[in-house]
Amino acid sequence: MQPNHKPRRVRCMACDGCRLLSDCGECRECQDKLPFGGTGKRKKLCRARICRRLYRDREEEREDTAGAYKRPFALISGHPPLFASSHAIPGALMQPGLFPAALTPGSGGLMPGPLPLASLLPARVKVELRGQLEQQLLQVQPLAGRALPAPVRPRSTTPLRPQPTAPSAETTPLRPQPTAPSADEGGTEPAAACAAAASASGARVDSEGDIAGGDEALAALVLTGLAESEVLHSAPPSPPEGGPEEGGGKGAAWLLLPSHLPSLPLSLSWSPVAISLTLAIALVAGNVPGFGSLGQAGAGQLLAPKSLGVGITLLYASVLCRHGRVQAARLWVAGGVAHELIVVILLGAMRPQHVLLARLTSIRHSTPVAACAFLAGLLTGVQPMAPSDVWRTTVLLALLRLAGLAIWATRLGDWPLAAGCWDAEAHLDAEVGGVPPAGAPTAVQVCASFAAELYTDPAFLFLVAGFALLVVANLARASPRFVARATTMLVVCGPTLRLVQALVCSPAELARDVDSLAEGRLGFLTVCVAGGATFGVQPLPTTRKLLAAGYLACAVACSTVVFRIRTGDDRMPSLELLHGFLPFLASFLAALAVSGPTLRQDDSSAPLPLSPPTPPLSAPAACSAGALARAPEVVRAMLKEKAFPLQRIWEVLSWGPKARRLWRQPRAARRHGLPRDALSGAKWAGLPWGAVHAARGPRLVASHRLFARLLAFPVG
DNA sequence: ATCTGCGCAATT
DNA sequence: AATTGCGCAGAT
Repeated sequence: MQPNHKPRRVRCMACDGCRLLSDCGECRECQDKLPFGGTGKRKKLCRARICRRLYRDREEEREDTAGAYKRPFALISGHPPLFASSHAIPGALMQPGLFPAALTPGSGGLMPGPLPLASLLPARVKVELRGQLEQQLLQVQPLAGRALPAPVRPRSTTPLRPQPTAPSAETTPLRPQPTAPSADEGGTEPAAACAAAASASGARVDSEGDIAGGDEALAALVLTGLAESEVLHSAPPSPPEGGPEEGGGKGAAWLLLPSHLPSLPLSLSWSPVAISLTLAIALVAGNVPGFGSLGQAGAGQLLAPKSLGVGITLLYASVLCRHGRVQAARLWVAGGVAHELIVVILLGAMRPQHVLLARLTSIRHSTPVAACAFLAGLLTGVQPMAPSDVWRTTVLLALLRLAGLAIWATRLGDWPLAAGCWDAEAHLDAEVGGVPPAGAPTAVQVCASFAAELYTDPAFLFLVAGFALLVVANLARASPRFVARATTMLVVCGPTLRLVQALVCSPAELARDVDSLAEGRLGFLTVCVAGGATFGVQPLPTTRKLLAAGYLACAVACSTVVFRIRTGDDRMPSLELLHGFLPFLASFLAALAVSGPTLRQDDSSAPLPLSPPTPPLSAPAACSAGALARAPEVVRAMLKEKAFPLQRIWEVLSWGPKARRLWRQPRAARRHGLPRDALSGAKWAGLPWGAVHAARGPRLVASHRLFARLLAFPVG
């Protein structure tokens, strides 16, 4: 043997394992050590303290030498399965957590054959068993090409086809264990399930023409194509019977998308921009080798993990493209209703049970997802809608969700599962400010962990509080400018806080953060896209928005690099960029490009069922003439030309004369006095809101002036 | 000088 | 394929 065959590598000293100070004393290596009464023959490091980075590097080396493709998406969602085949979780590392009877090693022996849906086990046990089962199921499915630690015993009689024998899921669901992250691998599947769900749903929408229309249908179509090519290749024999345009089996996404781009109607001319932008981002970033572990080969799997994100981005972008700010709000709601109809009800009726289970688990087992759903609900509240619309929508969504819930529960034969629909309840809760529905244990768990997340994560807390403030402001008919500036402040301060957090928190905390982020990346992505779209349509000077976005880019890049360095976890850059910043940027640019001319809130073209929102009572000018005068002619010109606005954006960025004029216009509008037409909403006269806000008006104006002065924004 | 534990060979 | 044993580099 050559002593210097290879340089001996050193530990990273930054990962969870390296940061652990003491041996666990329980693993096999520890038991062999002399201090623990062993013989000292093994001479191995405590399993809990194995360096993550060393381990990961070794994995990749092996894969490289074997000539196999890189593991598609598992690495981004979880560490290598260090302890996948044993239960050697050091007791010292077992966090007490919020799930007292979580998946302890002992419960592995209970692993049943078929799903004990109708068994007499207590609900909690059932839920746990199901969680284990699903995790294993999810582990086996996507990575079928790779050797996985858990052996697979195929089972043909049950709906669950792959049936591993050795339980390898030992983490508590909501709190990823630093040492035993193998369960994170399941995280990639929710994406698949969701994508499949969306695929089925998209097809449905398209065929039924339910929320018919160009862009939505297109987005659904794209979703369909993307999802077809993906993910549940081991998918059960009941396919979603693809949309009208079934590209033809695997890799359909590739064929579907380009072939549809040229045939788009002219009115959708902005959609290709959004589509190509988003796709390019996802594809390029996803395939750059140095971009973390996202690099993958094979067209079949190329888009799978990102299909949902792409679809969401497309949906928002296209919605915002065709319609302006107000219409976007209504369409947002319509999208929520459609989501309930399709994903919950149709999906619940169509998809095989194990897919339902997977989806359910993905919701229930990840705090961040629930939290982000909460944020999405808040975002809905931010939309400029009339209070009655908010309430009506809330009731409608609740009824729909109840129906879907009944379907799911019937098909799964288990009512406790209904608690998995907690995300929507959080959504509704955020909208109406009601109390969480009682009686659902998992809901309570999710709620508790959500609160814990709030407690431990200042940036998250800040964002939630900010969005809550925005909801209140919107429902209180505050000036759109107030909302806009508050949104800007969120956009600016959120990343800053996160950067500070990345600098001051301990690496262990950061690692936990990365884990939870990876687990809830879909929700994270949703919120980022929604936030980008919301911010993009705010009635602010384009320069301000671009500056804020630029600052966000810098802050995100910095914090990402800091995360990467301090945790030694190379998932971080790709996570943050692919699921955070780039979707934000895509939807932000799309919204920015089209939002200008529609600021006047023209009610003449209101084909949607929801009633038009009231103009803000407290600051009339901001809504009508001010906004009209402020409507950026730059953007208007862009729309007229139907060209990609890069040039215009550059012009604005470089402080051209147009931008400067645009900057001054609000002040000019104020000099010329405020028009009174904004209060003409006689249809709102009968509402208590009218009196309330008429009385509250001056104070709101004063407060938002103060706010604007603080932010050095032009005051209208 | 002593201890730890990486990397690889040997063994099961 | 997984486990065990151990030389020796590097840390203390």
